[in-house]
Amino acid sequence: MQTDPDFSLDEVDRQILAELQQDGRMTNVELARRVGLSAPPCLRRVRRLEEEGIIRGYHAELDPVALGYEITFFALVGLESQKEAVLSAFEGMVREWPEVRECHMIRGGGDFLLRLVARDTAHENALTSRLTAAPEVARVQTLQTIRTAKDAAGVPV
Amino acid sequence: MQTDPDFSLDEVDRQILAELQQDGRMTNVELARRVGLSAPPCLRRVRRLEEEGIIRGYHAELDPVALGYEITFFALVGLESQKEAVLSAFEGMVREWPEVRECHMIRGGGDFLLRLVARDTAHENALTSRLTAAPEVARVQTLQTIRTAKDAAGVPV
DNA sequence: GCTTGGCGCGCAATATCATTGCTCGACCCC
DNA sequence: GGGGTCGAGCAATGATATTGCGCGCCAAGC
Repeated sequence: MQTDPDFSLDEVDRQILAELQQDGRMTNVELARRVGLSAPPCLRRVRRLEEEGIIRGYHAELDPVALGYEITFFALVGLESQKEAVLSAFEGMVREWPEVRECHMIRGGGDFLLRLVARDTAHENALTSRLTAAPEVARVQTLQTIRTAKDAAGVPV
Repeated sequence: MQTDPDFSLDEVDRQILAELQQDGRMTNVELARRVGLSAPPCLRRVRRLEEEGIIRGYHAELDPVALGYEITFFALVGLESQKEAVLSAFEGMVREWPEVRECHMIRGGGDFLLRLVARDTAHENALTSRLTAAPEVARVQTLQTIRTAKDAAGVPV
């Protein structure tokens, strides 16, 4: 039961998670040094955390601007129906759009919060239009990000 | 000029970025194999991408539920003022709250979109109350996440 | 109280990987 | 053509990951 709230995570495990959340490419030797263990048991703990699904993966964090994405914005999308088929169809559609990075259903259905990236304002407008024009979409409210004060990945450990 | 849109990123660089965004702990040997290079030039490219800030870091992705955070939600917060001092004060405050994982200013000031985590609904309510009670906060609208159809980190490569 | 297991650590050995210096070929500008 | 630059590959070295094994610690049973 990998989603069992903690209970089996001791202090060392939490420290390992905190370190790897902060720097996922740290060598096992360095990680072991920081948590006060020798390398082998440290690696075994990391493997266990991976196998239990507590560590889901490792990702490089890239600079969006360097890759040509100047704009990050959010969109609140309201659908005309709360029928499951409609909701799934919408989710399936945005799943295929590479510019849509996150799609969360909110308030019990019929509404979605999306996070998107765009190369420029023209691209952003095009994406908004595409959303508005999509079947069953009733409302689109875009939330342009002006500045980001905090962007911590993951969860506090 | 690390934020210069691409131009200096060739096809191999992009492939490296895509692979590392997907699996940030891949060994350099494996990465080199996938992009069709030998290990040394591959490593040199990765180092260059790191030094130029195109790769900002590496992070483990953790299961929030396993760490005791059952709930992820968003909050739209409106302030009573758009004065820079007020905006900064609000940002400084939420920066200190571990449960606030992201804080984006939207629509030119006075409004913020936050992403938060909470252990349970009681915790969530407490956080919402704390937000509402904070100085200069005029409105708080919470957007409860019912289900997440897509949660891709980073940007398309 | 001693024995018996289970559990998790550290040690040591080996395979794998990261990292450096060097050489070579391709391309460009003269 | 003749430097010059750039980036790749090779080879050698140092670090790291990974495995097997033995030991000590704690807890349950006799």
